[in-house]
Amino acid sequence: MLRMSKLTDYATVLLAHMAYERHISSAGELAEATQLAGPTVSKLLKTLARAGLVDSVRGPQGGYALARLPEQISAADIIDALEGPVAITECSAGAGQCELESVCHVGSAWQRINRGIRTALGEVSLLDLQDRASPLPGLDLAAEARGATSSANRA
Amino acid sequence: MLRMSKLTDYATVLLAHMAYERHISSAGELAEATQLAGPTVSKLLKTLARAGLVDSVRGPQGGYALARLPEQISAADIIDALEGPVAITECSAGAGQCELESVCHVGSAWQRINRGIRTALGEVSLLDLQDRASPLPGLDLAAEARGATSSANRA
DNA sequence: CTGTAGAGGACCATTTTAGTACTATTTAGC
DNA sequence: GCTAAATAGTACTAAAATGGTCCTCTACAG
Repeated sequence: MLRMSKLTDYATVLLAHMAYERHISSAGELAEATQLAGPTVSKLLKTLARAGLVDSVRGPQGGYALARLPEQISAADIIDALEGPVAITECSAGAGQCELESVCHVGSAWQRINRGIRTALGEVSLLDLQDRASPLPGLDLAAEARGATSSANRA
Repeated sequence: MLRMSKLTDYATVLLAHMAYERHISSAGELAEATQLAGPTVSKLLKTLARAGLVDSVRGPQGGYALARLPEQISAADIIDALEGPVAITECSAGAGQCELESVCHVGSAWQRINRGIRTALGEVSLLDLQDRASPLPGLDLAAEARGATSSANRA
């Protein structure tokens, strides 16, 4: 578990396809190409357009195309567009929203883990996702999560 | 989003408390101490016991205690116990479960990201979660996610 | 034996997610 | 202008996951 929603997954498939075919395509064409249900594709593209990840053109010959170069769209962008900011726990979305704060010994660890994951996802571009041959860049979760100091007291 | 369930969050609170109080406590006492609802605490502890993260003793004076030292219980263990294996996409749980594989250009990237996150969570122990002063160890998501080679083609 | 405490399910209510449908708006082409 | 192709926006429904509760059974200390 700890998973993102199916729609987010579909969105990556869509975007990866759009990165592959560089030209503008209608929602219908994209649905056809990706084998996803038409209405779902429409809905996703509208959301992605609102988030600024794709540009839309209305009217006949209209359709959608990536708003930026594939390498400038990150996995974090996609997740943000569809699910809002990454937050593995409710607390980790921000401070002070947790009524258990006084008794809870968990503290800020999740928040740091969260930031780390988020940073890692920010490092992965659509280009990395799209091209199955490309070796992922070094997801440097470490840097952000490390936060303060530390290195190893691990077993 | 991309979040773990509330129950998992509660479980960390519980376990962190158990790591703090080293002695055996009944479900009721733990509920009291953590301000979580009694039945929910019971359910969680049962699940955790089944997963082997806590030991249980029945009968009067019974209760629960950590089965291992706090530093030997990882965030990944906790998530695994409550939600099953981490898998941010359905595909990433394993290969061949995706009927879109032929048309999907996304390939294995998510799987590698997933492994990275999982490894990172495996590096964080209950001790790190419990002690709010402790600086997290370096979550080396990089190593696993990098997988093959690569280092930087990032902007 | 009796009471306390966990084990294991079954169950229900709520929320979230996925998917669909409908109406309005824009615009190319005739 | 008119028409048709396409997106924009929103509302709605169905299904699934989640969170939470309850009930019965078993183990064991006193």
